Amino acid sequence: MDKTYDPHAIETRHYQRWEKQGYFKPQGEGAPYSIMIPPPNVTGSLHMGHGFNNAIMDALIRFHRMQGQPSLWQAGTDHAGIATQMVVERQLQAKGQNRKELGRDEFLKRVWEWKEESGNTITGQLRRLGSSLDWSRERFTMDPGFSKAVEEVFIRLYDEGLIYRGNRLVNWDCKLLTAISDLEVNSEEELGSFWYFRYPLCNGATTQEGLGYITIATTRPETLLGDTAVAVNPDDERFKHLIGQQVELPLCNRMIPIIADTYVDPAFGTGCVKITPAHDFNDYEVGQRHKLPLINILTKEGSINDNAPLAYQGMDRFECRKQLVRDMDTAGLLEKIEPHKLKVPRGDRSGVVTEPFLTNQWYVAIKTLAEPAIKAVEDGKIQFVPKNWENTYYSWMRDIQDWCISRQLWWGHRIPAWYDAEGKIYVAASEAEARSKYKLSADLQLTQDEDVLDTWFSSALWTFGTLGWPEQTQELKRFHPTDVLVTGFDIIFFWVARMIMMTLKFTGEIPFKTVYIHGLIRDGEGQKMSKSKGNVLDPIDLIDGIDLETLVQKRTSGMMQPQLAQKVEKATRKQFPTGIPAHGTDALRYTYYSLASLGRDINFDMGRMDGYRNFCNKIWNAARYVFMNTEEQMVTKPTDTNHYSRADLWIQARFQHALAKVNDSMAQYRFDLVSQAVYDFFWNEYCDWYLELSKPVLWDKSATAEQLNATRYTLLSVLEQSLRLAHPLMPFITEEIWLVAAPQLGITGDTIMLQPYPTPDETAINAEVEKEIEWMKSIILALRNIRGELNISPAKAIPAWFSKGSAQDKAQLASNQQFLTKLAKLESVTWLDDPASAPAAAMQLAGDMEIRVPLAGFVDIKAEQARLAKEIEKLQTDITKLQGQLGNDRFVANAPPAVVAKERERLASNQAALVQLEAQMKKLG
RNA sequence: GGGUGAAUAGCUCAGCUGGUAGAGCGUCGCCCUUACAAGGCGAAUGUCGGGGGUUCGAGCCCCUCUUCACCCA
Repeated sequence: MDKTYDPHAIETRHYQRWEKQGYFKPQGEGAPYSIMIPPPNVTGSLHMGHGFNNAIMDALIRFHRMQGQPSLWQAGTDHAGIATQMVVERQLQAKGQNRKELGRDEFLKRVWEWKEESGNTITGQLRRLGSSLDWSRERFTMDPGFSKAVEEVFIRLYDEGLIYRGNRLVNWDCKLLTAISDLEVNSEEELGSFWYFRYPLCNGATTQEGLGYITIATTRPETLLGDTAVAVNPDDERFKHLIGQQVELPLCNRMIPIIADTYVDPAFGTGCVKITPAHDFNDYEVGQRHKLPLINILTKEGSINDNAPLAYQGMDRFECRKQLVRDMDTAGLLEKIEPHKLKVPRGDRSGVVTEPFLTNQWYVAIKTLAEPAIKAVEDGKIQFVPKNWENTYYSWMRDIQDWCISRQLWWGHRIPAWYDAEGKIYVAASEAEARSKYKLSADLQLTQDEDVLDTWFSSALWTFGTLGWPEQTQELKRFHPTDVLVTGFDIIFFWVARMIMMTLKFTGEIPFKTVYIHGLIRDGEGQKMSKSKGNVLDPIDLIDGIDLETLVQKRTSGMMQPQLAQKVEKATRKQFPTGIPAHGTDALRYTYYSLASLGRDINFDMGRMDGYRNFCNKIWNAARYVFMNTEEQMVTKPTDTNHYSRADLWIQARFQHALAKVNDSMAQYRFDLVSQAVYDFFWNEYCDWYLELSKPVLWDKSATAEQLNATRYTLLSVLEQSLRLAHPLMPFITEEIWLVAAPQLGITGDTIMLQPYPTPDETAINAEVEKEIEWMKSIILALRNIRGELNISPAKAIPAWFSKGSAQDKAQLASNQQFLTKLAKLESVTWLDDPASAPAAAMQLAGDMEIRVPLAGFVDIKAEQARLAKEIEKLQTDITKLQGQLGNDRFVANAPPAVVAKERERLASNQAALVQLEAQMKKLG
């Protein structure tokens, strides 16, 4: 093995080999285990969220694969309708072209080309993460088979009346020129205005105050052009007498009625509300109730159309807003303007303000599908981890609205519907099928619907569509339902809920048994990572490292708001003065796991990643130490357990505890606890103690061949087991070392990833040995404390005197002498029957036993006095506290006897210790 | 307005059914001790957001307030 750990050198090599050998394919018999990857955008690139998400899935799949289960991790990508189309349109724009010019077929050709060109980026990046996805079965939401499933679902839902075409208000994106679903609209609070406009009353009507007008307040003045009524609350005494009267709609030369509707909140604004049924969801409802006309005043692009007065036609909606306010002001009808905070709806892709817009769209009647989906979770067939997300799911599902699934895009699954000249609808897989299905004459002219389906419509079929449905394939039988879905909370509605509904509907099965919901990956300060904040970390950069200039370049190029570039550059240079060093995939993954506690967002901490890179280095060097001591030797499993040292038995026992903790935490999806358990065991027990304890044995000239072999075997076999224990978390380093370790133990196999996961071994648990080694550690710790506090050089061997201990202490002292001598660097070990005879010394206690290091020639007495004083003070406060507690009768009466006894014991031992230390203090004084 | 989550060491986070507060990073000493200076050894560091309550005992349970984040209307 190389002397230094170089992650880059080993990672790509192993991954290629694994993939080439087909190790990622499900193999073996037994209970299958499966996970479907949340398909990333095919033309996208990997961000920290993907990194985290896939790290979790890879750990699960590797864990179960090693348990011997045929495990499928389905690979695939999503065509991501809007996102991808936008990218290609932007490319065209850069060349001065647009998609309309190109035409549909040519445009789609360009998108496919772009997909071919960039589609490998993200799959390549997933490979860099070590993701053991079955690439041989990779799917794409627009590949022919999957498209077949989409078609089938659409047709069946239509035939059942669960998909219908409706003319109603939708959220319209004026930039992308498509309808989008409620979920794709984000409403953020923004600072706007409340404009108060006067609408003159007709026919001489007046308000209670005798005014000839009423005042309405609006946040969207331009919609005035489409007003068809003014509404008041029927119980509002101020306006009761005006109901049924007319007002003149300013600037439009139209009369509109004053109507009564309980939708109006008398306490809000002026109590009079303008009603624009064609451009507001609430007004639409009011309009329906009162049979008001709908006047659409906007074009698809969001400018004013010919239904408005000539003066405004062709104006952009925001331009119109300004002009209209000016005109109202000129007309003396602008009463006042107030600043107002309001929620502004924006398209999540385009970022522009969406408009409620009256169009014909396709909808899924979702309520019927929702009911069984709710029940599946209620009945516990599907479980969310953590459980509280179930409430989020319920609250949305119980109030679910019909789903608008048509998009006015070109990139996506084209809707399998044809129209004749009269607009009659024929739904079938192809025009030919439509003709035969509906028995249409051959000369009837049919045209296909221009629209495509919402991307999420196809994603909803992911778990079964990838397995070959509608064919009843072997894979479908074997791997469906899947075991767990790993995803972020942000797509519970978009994806998780819809998958549950569609899968139940079409397979009669749940899509997955468990939904593991994780939080968002934020930066170290808890800020969302975003290009405009300039705090985005690229997982690949964390793996490979990146120099400062390249990082700055990357973060400041292509910004939406270039004026922020300077700020971003400054912050980047401050945070990473020397760039980001390479950490390797295993360290990155380990960081993800360590932060993966449930139910909260993850603040990605670079410091932790450094720590786990160091951990990898530690593993590497520990392995080197083991191999140095085993490579030239024949190591065999000892035939007699008596050949093992106490330390050998101890580490074997400790491994069992670590394994139990790992299995337990794994079952609860607590990857943070898994990583902690592995880290603690390997570093704090195996490296810090066991490797050191192996040295006195291996270096002991008088050790027998059997003893040497037993310790070498333990070094190797615990290392080998630890590698298997850690492999699901850190696939690369464990593979690299395992390939060296395994042959020495006579284990055959080309890869650790197909080896069995360690299984619990009751016989290795050994409470007696664990207690003894704990005892020994406490003595070493006491001696090291003296050494450290008194500044005795680590190079200096010191004599140690022991006294006042039990017979067992004395015996264990003798049997562990070689360990103590090495780890505490002792020059000699002496048992004093009469401690009073001891000369001035530093003293520590281990239980009752006194441990002394003579002061002469080592340190000044003052340092030892200070150290003692500190110890004594600590004991005294502890004793006072305990005395208070034990002096409380109610504590003694009510607390469990075991607790009381424990506290009594503590008090007694603290008191005894205090006496001993005070005596020592006096002696030094 | 409704809902969820969070507040623990300088920073990022653990803390299981209530029983002497932990880790990593950072900090301060001492060490290149033949696996590892990306290391070893030792040390310091917290009225567990505030206030009440229940209990023999509260970081944990109950009430209340404050701040932050997110979701929904």
